[in-house]
Amino acid sequence: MRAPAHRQVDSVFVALADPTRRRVVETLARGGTVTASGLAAQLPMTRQAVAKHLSALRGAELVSVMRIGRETHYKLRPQPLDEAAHWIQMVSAEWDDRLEALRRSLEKRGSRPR
Amino acid sequence: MRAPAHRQVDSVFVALADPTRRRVVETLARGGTVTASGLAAQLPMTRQAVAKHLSALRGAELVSVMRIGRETHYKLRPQPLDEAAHWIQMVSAEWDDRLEALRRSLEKRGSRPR
DNA sequence: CTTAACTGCAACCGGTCGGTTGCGCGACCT
DNA sequence: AGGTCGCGCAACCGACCGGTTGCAGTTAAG
Repeated sequence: MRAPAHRQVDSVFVALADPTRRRVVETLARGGTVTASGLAAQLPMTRQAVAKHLSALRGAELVSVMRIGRETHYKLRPQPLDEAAHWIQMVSAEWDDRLEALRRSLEKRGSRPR
Repeated sequence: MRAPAHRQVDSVFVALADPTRRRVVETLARGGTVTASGLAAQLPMTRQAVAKHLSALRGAELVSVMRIGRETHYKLRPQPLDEAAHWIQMVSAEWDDRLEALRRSLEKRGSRPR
């Protein structure tokens, strides 16, 4: 069912690796939708540059596209974010388990009276 | 205070954007420490390539370095992972708040009779 | 002491990335 | 109708990235 999770987490992390893209995601999380031209007016770059970033976010399925007349509106689609968070949570959990096991083994050892 | 969180989250996401680096982090979460040569023996690349990746992880402060004799051991340092997870959680939370506000406004409107 | 193991540093190479410019097309407005 | 607004596509450019090779330095082992 959701076997291709690993393929997806890669594109998500790659998408989030760019500060501009993260800023767009932050904006999208607060507001509703955004167009390439509208964003470019607020950012120090060209409309096409923004369009490329939005295309990358779309590639990671982090945004959904909705064309209205001659405007293309982008909306946040936060599900892939959860997958990235899930990866981090998995790694952290394994680390914590490891620490816990170490702590228990030390405790056992310490309780053994020489 | 932890003001420089924004500067740090960038290097963390950049570090996690590479699949090899994520794989190393996963390994490090399970095991204890790792050396560049030891990792290179398990990966389809040169020792120096692995060393570069480890250096990148070190730049993101995702690993701590400990030199023992002629070997350099790398250990996971999961704190920056929490910062990345925190960023995602923040974005998701704002999105959820937005949805909740929309839901409430719709409900209010719908509950108003006539 | 000589040799082998493990490392770091620097140079180099092809490919991708972020950004720009330029063009053409559809949609909206008088 | 004609003009212009927003968009997508393609080409181009400099910079960075992932990877390699080669070399020099330090530590362990013979």
